[in-house]
Amino acid sequence: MAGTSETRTRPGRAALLTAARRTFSSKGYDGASIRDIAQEAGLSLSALYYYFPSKQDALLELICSTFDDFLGSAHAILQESGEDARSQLDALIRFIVRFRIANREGSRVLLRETERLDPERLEIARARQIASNELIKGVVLRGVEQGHFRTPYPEEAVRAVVSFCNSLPLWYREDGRLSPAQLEERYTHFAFRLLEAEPETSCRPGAASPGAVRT
Amino acid sequence: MAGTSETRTRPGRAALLTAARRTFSSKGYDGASIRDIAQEAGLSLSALYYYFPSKQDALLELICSTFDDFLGSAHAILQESGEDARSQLDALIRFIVRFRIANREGSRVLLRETERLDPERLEIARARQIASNELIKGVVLRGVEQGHFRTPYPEEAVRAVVSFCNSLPLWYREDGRLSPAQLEERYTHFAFRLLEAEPETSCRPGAASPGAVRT
Amino acid sequence: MAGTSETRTRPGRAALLTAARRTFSSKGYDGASIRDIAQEAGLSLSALYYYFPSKQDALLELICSTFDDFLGSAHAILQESGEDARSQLDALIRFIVRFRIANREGSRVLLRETERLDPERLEIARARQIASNELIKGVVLRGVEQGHFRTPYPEEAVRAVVSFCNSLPLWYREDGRLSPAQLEERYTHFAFRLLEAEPETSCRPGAASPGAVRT
Amino acid sequence: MAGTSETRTRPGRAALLTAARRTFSSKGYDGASIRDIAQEAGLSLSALYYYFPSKQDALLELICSTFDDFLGSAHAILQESGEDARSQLDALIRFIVRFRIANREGSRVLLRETERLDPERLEIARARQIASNELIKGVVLRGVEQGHFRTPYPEEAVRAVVSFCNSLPLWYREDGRLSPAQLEERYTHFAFRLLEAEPETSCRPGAASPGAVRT
DNA sequence: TATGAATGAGAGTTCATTCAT
DNA sequence: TATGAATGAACTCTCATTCAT
Repeated sequence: MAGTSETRTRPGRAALLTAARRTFSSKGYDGASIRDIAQEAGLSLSALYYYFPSKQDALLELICSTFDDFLGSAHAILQESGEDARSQLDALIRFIVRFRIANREGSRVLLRETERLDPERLEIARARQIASNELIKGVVLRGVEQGHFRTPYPEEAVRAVVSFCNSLPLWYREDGRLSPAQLEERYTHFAFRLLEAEPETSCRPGAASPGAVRT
Repeated sequence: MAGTSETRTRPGRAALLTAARRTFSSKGYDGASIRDIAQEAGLSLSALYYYFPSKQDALLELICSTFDDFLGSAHAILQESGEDARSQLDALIRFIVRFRIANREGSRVLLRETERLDPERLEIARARQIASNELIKGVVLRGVEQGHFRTPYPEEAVRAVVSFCNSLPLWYREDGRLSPAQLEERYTHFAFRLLEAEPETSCRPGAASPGAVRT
Repeated sequence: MAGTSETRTRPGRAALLTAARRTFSSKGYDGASIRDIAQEAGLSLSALYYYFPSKQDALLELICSTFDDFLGSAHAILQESGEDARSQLDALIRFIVRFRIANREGSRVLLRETERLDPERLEIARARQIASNELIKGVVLRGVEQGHFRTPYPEEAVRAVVSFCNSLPLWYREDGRLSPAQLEERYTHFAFRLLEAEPETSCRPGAASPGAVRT
Repeated sequence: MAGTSETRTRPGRAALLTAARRTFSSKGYDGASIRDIAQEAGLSLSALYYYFPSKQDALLELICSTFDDFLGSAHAILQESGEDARSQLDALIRFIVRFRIANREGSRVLLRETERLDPERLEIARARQIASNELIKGVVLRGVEQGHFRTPYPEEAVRAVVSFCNSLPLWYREDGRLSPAQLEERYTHFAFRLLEAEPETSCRPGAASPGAVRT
């Protein structure tokens, strides 16, 4: 949703964001120069300053828009997946896996370069980071309350689950051994095991939802 | 014991390595300037170039020595922990947790800045990275063969376990809620759950070994 | 006329080249810093890097453009000076003297700093150096074949003649005892003596052509 | 003479001078670093400062000792070669050719790097440079007075002769086409032609003096 | 007679950024 | 909607030099 009209009306801006995403992702924020980005976008050096006040602002925009895409879709998915924390977790993990794979570069930037924001901008991004974490934490804690997840360490378990999901953009390759759908399968499996979901109903009944990533 | 004699005989070099570790860890390789490092070490800018041919070489030394410390201790620990893959995994996870906590900054550099090495140096570090990954993979796969770990996805499970262990240096704080010993406990617990260790003997019988980190 | 449009359209670049010429000429390539050059040009340090990829490239440009000016004019002059090797040599020596005096700084750079070019760039400059040497060698050898120059050592004689012509930029001063026209006279005289031009017609009939240097 | 006892008693100093000569000759004074020289000499960086107060002083020593070798031998040769300016010139040119070939590197440094000396030291070297120039100028002017050299431009002719002799170290190679003895022959020939020595006795009667260079 | 350790100054180069057009 | 020209600050790295040993 985000950026649609913008993409149509301001192709330069979109090209720069895409270029910044790719460049920050591969070289890191500090290792990527404005020149690198402009060249990747096929624009001039000064073009970036027409669309963004500064390099920091480009990074902030990138991070926030990625967070917003993530949060928007995640909320929608949770609302569609019923009351049971197990089905919610199932849907959520599957979405995270899809998102981290489809938005690999954006996720890398978000996960590794957020701390390069200056304090003022960091605060803005941090709010979304927290919202994002609370989302999954909420689901798990509800599942624990409901008695569906029996792990004795819910807080740390959440962190562990999030950790292995977030490691996806660091190693995933399109030409790899496993398809996104297979990875969805495995990562939900791992999450349920780690949270010690109750055996009989632990595995979500339905099949994998290999649908396109919601963005 | 690595670096003992060096620390005594070449204090400048050791100070620089410590400063580089701290600075690379907090600012990233590209965000850390030689001046930052020298200042942190209390030496002049040029001192770094007396001991290291280049910034890249300082990074490589840092990464390799951290890998070597890790690998050296990990091998020793595996040899001391019997034949059973379960006790080996228990010892290994506990060691990794201790190591990632005790060598938080070195681990951050190793985990996040290795890819900043130029191709030639990257190859040198990559060899250790592979050795390190094979170590834990070996234990898990043996456990699967022995029938102790029943996960249907051993390869990906290893990655997941490694991922959540490696996330420790990203958030751990000395003034945090949990002690290293408690974290050892939780992370081994998670690992065994995720690998679906057989129930009756799954949890290692003995208590946590809160001993100092072996390095 | 080289550089006219460039001079008009890119005054910064022209100012930098002039400054580089003067600075390399007086301090040598290695003794001249980028800061020296920029200051001489009245521009900032970084301006040089807007117009030239590197200090080496500025040197290369300087050397090649001087060579090209020299070769362009020299060819034109040879074509205007008839078939007789004696009149050709006369015109050529007179031109060289004028050129070395008028382009004193460029010539100093070309003659003394070419060997500071890195191998790759050296090759580019060397091609022009060879062309330049072949030009005068051709005239002399033709004169020897025609029987006009009777030196028993034509090859070395060429080198000697070129040597004393090229020494001009090392000592010539505008406030010196001799005018460029007088120097033309003497150096052609020397060249004809050294090559042992046949007596009766040895001295070129016409008067010295004190015209401006062709460039 | 020079350096004999010194060479025996202070091998480090001699090694450094040789290394400095070679390095300054190939890279130029400003292009040669103290490290380059020390490495070439197989000594440590600081060794140079044990023997020489500074890089400038090493250059001065090199230039002066080369000048002194040259002047000492040249004076001796002039005294042995009779009263006739022609035989004196013959002997002198032959010596210069031999010296420039045998002391190729020292000559290159002397001829091209003297101007890198700071004002104070430049004065010291300049005195020898002038003495050196006066030497050959004296011979030529005497020859002109005696009526043996009939060039109408004695002053400039001297410069021309010196120029082509001094160009020797710039191109001479041991594996070249011509032997030192042959070059002696040609360069004296050129000098006599250029100075317009009287025909009948112009060529020095005796054979070439193939003796080793006097140093 | 030499060297290892260290440094301040300065090298070439790149940086993010500005501004007139 | 963009860009070419330019810059000050900072970068990595090398320099000549010093000094305790």
